[in-house]
Amino acid sequence: MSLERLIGRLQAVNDLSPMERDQLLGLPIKLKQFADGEYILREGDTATHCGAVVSGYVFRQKIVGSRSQILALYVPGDIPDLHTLHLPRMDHDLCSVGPSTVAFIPHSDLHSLLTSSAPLTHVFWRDTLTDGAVFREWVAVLGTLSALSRIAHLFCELAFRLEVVGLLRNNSFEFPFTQQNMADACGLSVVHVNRMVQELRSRGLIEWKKGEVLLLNRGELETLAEFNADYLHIDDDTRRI
Amino acid sequence: MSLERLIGRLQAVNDLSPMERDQLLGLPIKLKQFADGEYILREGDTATHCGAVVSGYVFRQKIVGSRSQILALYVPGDIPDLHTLHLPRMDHDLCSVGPSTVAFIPHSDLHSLLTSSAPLTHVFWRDTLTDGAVFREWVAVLGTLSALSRIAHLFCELAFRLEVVGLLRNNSFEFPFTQQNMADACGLSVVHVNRMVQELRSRGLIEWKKGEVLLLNRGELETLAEFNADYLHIDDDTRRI
DNA sequence: CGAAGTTTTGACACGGATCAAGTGAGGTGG
DNA sequence: CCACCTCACTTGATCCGTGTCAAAACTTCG
Repeated sequence: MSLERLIGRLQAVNDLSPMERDQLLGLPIKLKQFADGEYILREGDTATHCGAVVSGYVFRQKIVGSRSQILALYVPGDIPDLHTLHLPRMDHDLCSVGPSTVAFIPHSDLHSLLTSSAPLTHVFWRDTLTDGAVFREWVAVLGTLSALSRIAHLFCELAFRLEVVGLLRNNSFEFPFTQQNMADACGLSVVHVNRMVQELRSRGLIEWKKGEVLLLNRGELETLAEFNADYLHIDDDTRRI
Repeated sequence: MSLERLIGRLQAVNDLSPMERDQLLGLPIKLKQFADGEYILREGDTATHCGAVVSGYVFRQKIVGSRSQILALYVPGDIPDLHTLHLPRMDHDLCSVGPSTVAFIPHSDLHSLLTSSAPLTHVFWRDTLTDGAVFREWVAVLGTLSALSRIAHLFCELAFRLEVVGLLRNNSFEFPFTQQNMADACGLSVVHVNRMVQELRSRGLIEWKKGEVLLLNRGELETLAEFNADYLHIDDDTRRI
């Protein structure tokens, strides 16, 4: 099923009832494939659907002056545009990295589901809140960390989030991003990203070839990145409101 | 009334019914004063109330290694810890700048109000979403802008948000922050903030003395800051779900 | 096989950090 | 009411992390 990663991830922190799971599975979805670099939504668009990532990676991007800044990365199970349910006008772009599949759900169906289910409303609200927590963490990363630590942090966060949805195998994961993408995410130049990635390699912390990253020493990498997964709110007590 | 700024701000984008306004005004609140630098919540705390800022300024702060990063600023009418309704464990600090007054509402009362009112649920959900949009903007600011532009951006955003709640008079507003605070917000050193503030002064863009800032040329300041208020989602069509 | 994009390397420039010291203003106590 | 203390602001000198520019090596794909 297309939404199984989404449901698994929501269930990891939310204690969904079988009925709620069925309600989610009953949502009408339209699957769509995107090619590398293809836009899912652009700044200024008014969204009428929300899209759950089924496979591949997706990122949010904002153009500031002549530069582009990647605001956040999304993995299967995420709904990168869930916020459009209440703020339909996009203030940034949503873009695919590598090929991806997205399951679109009309706002109207989501609205009626949420109107009928207060618990699911809280589940989705909570989901947008952890999304916000990730942005806060990224503000802290860009405001305080060195280039090397920023890049390490990106790897740590991605590994952690992929692990939650079962896409991390032996600390290794698919990574279709270019060094230019990483530069845009970390607020650095490509040249410097390249040197820092080499530094991580030579310290024996990562391997990265052909779109696949392997974290060789996650503990040390997390120390270097000042990474603490609390902000992802995965281990908070599973709650039922 | 303590919540009037909050209600005014919510109303500016949400079209509250008289009943909903009364429901908000009926919430039990406990006013509390905070002194300069006093903590409202600390990282690790589990919140049991949400606090609406009644007067003064408040900021979120995260300690990363030996540095402190200010994540966001809040003005009267904001509820900086609204997210604790669903993520009660704080992953950062909440702190007063200058003296402030906060109106605390127990989570339990908010939960029962929201359970009984789907429209108000959406109003508050939406509010946390624009909060998230501000973090995204700040990611873009830190990732792409020069020191001078970052500082300009901070002034622009603050002026805009204060205007919404009627606290901007002739482009002038109270500003109890130190240059160290600005350095923590912009990811810069105090020394450099000082030089950049002087640069803004000498360009005739701002005046700043005794806790009061005056924007002399908002248009030019916004150009310099690449500031575009769309991300604050104030002018989106007023909506009723 | 050629073309285009990505990664890598080197040389150099610059924005902003750091260190250190001095100035000024508000607050307190004698 | 003045002397002092503290904290914020200011200034100058120097250093370093990262950006910029340019070109080469490698990869991928048509």
